[in-house]
Amino acid sequence: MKQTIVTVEDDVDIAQLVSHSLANAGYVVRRFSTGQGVVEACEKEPPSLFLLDVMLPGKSGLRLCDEIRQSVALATIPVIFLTAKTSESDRVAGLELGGDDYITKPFSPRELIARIRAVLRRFERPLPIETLRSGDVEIDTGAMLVSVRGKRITTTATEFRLLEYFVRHIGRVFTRDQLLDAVWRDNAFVTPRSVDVYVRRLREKIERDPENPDMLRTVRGAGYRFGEPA
Amino acid sequence: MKQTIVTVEDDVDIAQLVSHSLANAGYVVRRFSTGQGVVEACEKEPPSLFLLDVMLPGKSGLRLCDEIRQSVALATIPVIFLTAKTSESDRVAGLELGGDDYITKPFSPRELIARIRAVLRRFERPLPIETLRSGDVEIDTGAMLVSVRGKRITTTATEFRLLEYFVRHIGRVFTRDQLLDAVWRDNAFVTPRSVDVYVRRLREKIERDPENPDMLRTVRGAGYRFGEPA
DNA sequence: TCGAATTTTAACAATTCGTTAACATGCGTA
DNA sequence: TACGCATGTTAACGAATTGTTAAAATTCGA
Repeated sequence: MKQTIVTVEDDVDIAQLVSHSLANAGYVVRRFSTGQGVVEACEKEPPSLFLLDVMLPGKSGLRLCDEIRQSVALATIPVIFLTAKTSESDRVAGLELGGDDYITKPFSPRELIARIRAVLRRFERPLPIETLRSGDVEIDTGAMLVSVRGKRITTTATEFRLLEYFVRHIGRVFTRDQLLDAVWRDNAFVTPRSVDVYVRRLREKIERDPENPDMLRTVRGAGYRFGEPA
Repeated sequence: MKQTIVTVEDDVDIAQLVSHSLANAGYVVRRFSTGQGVVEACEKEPPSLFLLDVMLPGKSGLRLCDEIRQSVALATIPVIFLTAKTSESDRVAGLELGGDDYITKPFSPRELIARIRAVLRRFERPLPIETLRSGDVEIDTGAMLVSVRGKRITTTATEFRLLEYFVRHIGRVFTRDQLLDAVWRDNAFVTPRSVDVYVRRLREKIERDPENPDMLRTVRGAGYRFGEPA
């Protein structure tokens, strides 16, 4: 569930302040003090946002941003620049290289967080709002409501996301790990067994006979499948 | 539906910066580098706002604004001037010719967006006066009046906007961030927790039993929802 | 039919999330 | 200037959710 933010900042004090603020706001922070190797290090696990100092020893933030935009894995990730300069030419250069916002020092932690939230929000893709139906189950993704055989049932947030995922992919078998990736927002520390538990909880809510599941089937040695095989 | 902004600016860097910022803020941008043919090109599809550089080769921004005001199709569309000059006489000249605001270079993307929003808000056609009803709640958007179960209640401005938003989107779940975006005018520095507080205040005014809300429901792990879907 | 592998299940612990009251700050107006 | 109302923040508290564990049950191949 937690989003990761990569900071590249050579000034230790500022880096400290920033990473502290971000951690406080619930973000996971990865710190770099130079632009060296940032792109390579991030390509495997892309962060949600880059926070780049414009003035960096060696490779400037602007050039780093350029590199990020060249990387297939990272090109769509938002970038915010941090800078002490306020001259117009810098602003222009920053945004032209693909920055999405610009924060000038000194800034307050509060402002920093607000700007980051605003940018992240802009980039977040809302799931389409629709009514999904499959057999006995009907899901309203906008209202977060589920009905089974015409009767409204209540689900927790995670149960809902899992069920929605299944209903959006009827007939496909998913391994526990795939489900963790898709449904759990930060799957880093969650055991695959937890999926079993959630499957069980869902069955109790949607199956006629939870002991003999009809819709949410076990595929032994592989994982789970919702609905008929494709 | 996105609003269109027409920019007329000869400096390529600035035009680039501006159009990037506007696009980021969700506006559609049409760029012109001179005043030639702007009016003609816009009459078929009037934009929501003009952003004019005062100093333009050939036809000055002031003259262009004048033309805009002569055009029946465009006369009521707001105009913001962009200029490097800061002298008072220019300001006066710009506003006298029908400009609605004035931004001096250098400016930050943020400031630009904020000013544009402010002007658009001022020009926004007054919302149609209507009576919205949902269950026990009746809202008169023209008079900013709310009745619950036939009884008039008083709300503060923010409470009203929040309630109106909920009533206009019955049955939808909104996250705190979405509500901040939609209801708080300048959400830059407001904590998502504030939404909780306003929800609580609204509940005290509209629910029979504020401790067991019936209309304005919590959706744990997601946000809030007003009313039930059909 | 035995046994290993896998899944199910219930109980438990940890953590997150929402509520709420009290407080701080701002803003307009008397 | 002082007052009152509107707005926003904070922190503690309790409750619901989430994830783990281990034992029991099931499945399937040999």
